[in-house]
Amino acid sequence: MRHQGKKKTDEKGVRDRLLEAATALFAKKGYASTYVREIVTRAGVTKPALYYYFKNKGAIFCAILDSAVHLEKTILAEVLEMEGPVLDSLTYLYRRFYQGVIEQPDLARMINNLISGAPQGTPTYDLEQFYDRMVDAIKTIYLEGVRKGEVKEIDVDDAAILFLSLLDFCLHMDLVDPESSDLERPVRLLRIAFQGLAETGAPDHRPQSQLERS
Amino acid sequence: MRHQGKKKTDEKGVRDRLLEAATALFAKKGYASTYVREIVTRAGVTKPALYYYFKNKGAIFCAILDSAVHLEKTILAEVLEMEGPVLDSLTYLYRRFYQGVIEQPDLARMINNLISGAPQGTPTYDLEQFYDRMVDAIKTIYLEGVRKGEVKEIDVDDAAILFLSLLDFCLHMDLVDPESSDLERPVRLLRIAFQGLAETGAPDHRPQSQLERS
DNA sequence: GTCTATAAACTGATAGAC
DNA sequence: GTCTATCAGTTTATAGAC
Repeated sequence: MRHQGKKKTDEKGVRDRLLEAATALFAKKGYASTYVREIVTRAGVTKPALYYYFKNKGAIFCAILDSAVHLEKTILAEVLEMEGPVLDSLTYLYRRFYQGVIEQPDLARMINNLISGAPQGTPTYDLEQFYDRMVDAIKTIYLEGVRKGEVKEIDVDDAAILFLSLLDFCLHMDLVDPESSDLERPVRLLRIAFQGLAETGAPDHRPQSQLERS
Repeated sequence: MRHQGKKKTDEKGVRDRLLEAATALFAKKGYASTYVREIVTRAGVTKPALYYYFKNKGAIFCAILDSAVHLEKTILAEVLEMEGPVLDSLTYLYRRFYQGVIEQPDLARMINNLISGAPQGTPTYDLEQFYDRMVDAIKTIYLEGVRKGEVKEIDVDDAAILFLSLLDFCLHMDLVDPESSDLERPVRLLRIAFQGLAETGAPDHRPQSQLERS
């Protein structure tokens, strides 16, 4: 039973307005603190309209997440098609996600809050898949780089977590404080991680102080 | 009006039991989805007992965060007193926070959820101070390392964000999945960031291909 | 200090008219 | 398809007995 796209006198569609309103409110206040009344008010409709398009509050929540899953899959497929150096692929991955955040900030904020925050009475939804897909994609990219001799052959899980932590934290910073947004920050950090922070290229100063150089 | 420590027949103190119960529930379900009834049930008391010790639900929330602020300040002061290489200080910082997470997992989870997640009807509380204090401490440590010629003189904000993102992400992973906890992961990632990922010690392959070496 | 009982307000969801 | 009106279930918080 699909109800959209078949009507005559619809400017934008009540269903889409409901999804937009719910996304913005879930992103801003969280699931539990967003009341159905607020959603319908923001969408400019009344309560039964929501229950006409969605079974309940949880269904609209899941519908939003489904669209996010679709978006992530699209971006990752796009990135994995790329050929070229690891640094280029990862840079493109960063930029592409930043673009998604700019285009749909509320959706990005909502996902970010859900992955990082506490489950607050939300319907059960496999959120870990967002993380898993990202890790898998990054691992694939990194392993290709190892094969081509571009990057060190370290534990690929460590490498993936390193990259993902940079992207995740930068995205989070942007969502918390969009004013001081810095789209190039993740790319800079990525380059720093590639080149290393230590002043010398020599083995690091081990905390355990095994005096290998004495 | 302090009510604790003056009574005779108290094993552990009702107030402390309430704080413990509230912390665990806020951490697990978030603020909005944790009901006063659940808190008092878990603490083994009744509702008016909570309202005797705390003005309202928000007051117990703030009391918990105040204790977290105190804990963070203690840890950071301890770390900043250290002398020695940057890598050692940062490693100690990581280990010290991990120790805090192990000793008070519920508190750690609650803070993490609050900083990362959506505000869900919580009382207004300056959460950014947690982040700011960490960044300041890391910047201090890094600048000292620059002065001593241990680390590269990159933008100190970038450096701080890099370190903080690693710690934050690892802590988050541990909180999400304590089973596969890996206490040495942040230390490994830290060392990787110091040494760099690129296979050669030479300048990286810039995507912009500014051929500086030609 | 801690309880029982209850007030007062708000929530998600629905019935039925149009 | 969209509205008005309303229900049943919960919530925070308090009054008053012990």
